Amino acid sequence: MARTAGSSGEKTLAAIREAGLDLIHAHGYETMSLRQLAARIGLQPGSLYNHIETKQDLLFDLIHNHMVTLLASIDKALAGIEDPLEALEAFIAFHLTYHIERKREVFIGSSELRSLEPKNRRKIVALRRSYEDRLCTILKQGAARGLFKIEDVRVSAYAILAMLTGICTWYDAKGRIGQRKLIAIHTRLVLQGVMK
Amino acid sequence: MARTAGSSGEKTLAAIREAGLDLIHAHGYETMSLRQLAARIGLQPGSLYNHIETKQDLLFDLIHNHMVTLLASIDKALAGIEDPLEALEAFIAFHLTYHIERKREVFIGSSELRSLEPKNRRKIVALRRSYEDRLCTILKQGAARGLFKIEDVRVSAYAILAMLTGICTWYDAKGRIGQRKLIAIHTRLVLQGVMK
DNA sequence: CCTTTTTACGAACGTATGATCGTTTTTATA
DNA sequence: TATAAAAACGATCATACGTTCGTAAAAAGG
Repeated sequence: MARTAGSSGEKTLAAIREAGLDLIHAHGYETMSLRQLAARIGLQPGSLYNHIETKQDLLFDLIHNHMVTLLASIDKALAGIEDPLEALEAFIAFHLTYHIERKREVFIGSSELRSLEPKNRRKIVALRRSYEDRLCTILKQGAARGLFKIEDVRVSAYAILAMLTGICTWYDAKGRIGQRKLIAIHTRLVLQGVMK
Repeated sequence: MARTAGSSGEKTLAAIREAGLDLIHAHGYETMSLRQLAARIGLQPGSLYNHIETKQDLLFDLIHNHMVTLLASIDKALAGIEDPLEALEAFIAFHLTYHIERKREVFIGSSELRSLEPKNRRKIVALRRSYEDRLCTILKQGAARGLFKIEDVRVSAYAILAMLTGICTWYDAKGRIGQRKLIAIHTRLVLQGVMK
C-alpha cells in the first residue's frame, strides 16, 4: 500500500495539530507518543514525518502559534481604550473568554514550557513576557492616575494572571457557572482588589 | 559486590524521596528516569526496588505525604480563630509561607496529578478538596456575618487559591521581594477583593 | 497524457525505560 | 556467636519510543 485516496497535506497537518492539542492536554507532551497521535488520525507513525520535523517541533509550533494569536488578540481587545479602569475590565473579560475557548492551548502553553528545548523556550517566554507587560502597563497607568493602589506592579500582575488563568484547570463551559457570571466574579475580585 | 558498608534503609529511602522531589520538580515525572534518580544518590537502578514498589508508587507517596502534611498544618494555623477576617488573613499567610518553603512538593502536587493512576489520583483529589473546603468555610462564614460579599463561594475560593499558588512558578526567596512584602501584597488584593 | 511531486505505507534501527532476579555482603536479632 | 533479614550489585528482560528509509500509489502541473 501507499498514498491513500483523498489524502491532502493541509488536512493531515491540521489533524495532527488538533490531535496533538488534545493528547498533550490530556496526557502531557512526554507521555503522548507519536504512535498514539498517528493512530488517532489513522496514520502510520512514520507518515507523521511528512508533515512535522520532530515531536519537539510540533510542540513548539502549537505553543508559538498560540502565543502569537494571544498577543494579536489582546492588542485588538484593548485598542482605543484610554481609561485604565476600562482597560483592566477589558483585559479581564478578554483573558477569561479567550482562555475558556482555548483551554487546551493555554494549558499546554504554560504547563509544557518545561518540555521545550532551551532555545524554543526562550522565544516563548519572551512572548509571554510581552503579554504580561500589557497588564503591567494598565496597572501602572491606573496607579499613576490615582485610580489604583498597587504596591508592586509586577507581583500584582502575576497574582492577577495566576487567578485568571486558574480557571483553565476546572472551568466547564457546560457546567453550573455561566461565562457572564464567571467574568463578573473575577472582575469584582480583581477590580476591588486593586482599587485605591 | 553487594550490600555497601554503612548502608541503612531509612537513609536511602529519605535520599530517594529527596532526589525524587528534586528531579520531578525539575524535569517532570515522566521525564525523570529511575536511572537518573539512582545515579543521583549513588545507587544501581535495580536497588531502588528495595525501597519503593514502583515509580508510580514513589510519586503517589510524595504527593500523598505532602497533602496530609498540608492539611494538618492548615488546621493548626487556623485553630482557635473565630473571626472570618482574621481566619482569611491567617489562611493567606499560611498558604504563602508553606508554599514558599515547599515549592517542589506543591508544584508536583498540582502539576503531576495527571501522572497519577486514576485510583491514586482520586485519593489526592479528595484531600485537595478538603483543603479547598477550609477556605470555602471561611468565605461562607464571612459572608454570613456580612463581612464579605461573595457571589459564589467555590468559584471565589478557586480564584483565590489559584492566585496564591501562582507564586510557586516565579517566586525566588533570594530575589527582590521579601516574604513579608509578598504576603502583604496578596493579603491586600484578596481581602479588599472579597470585602463588602 | 505524461511527468513530477506529494503523501502514505510498513519494516526496521538504535536507544532508553521500568522492572525482575539471583547473588553477595552487611546489619540486626535472639 | 549463629541465624535471619536487609540492602546493594550487576546482568538482563520485554517493551516502547522517536526517527529513518525505500517503495508505491495518488494528486498536481504542464
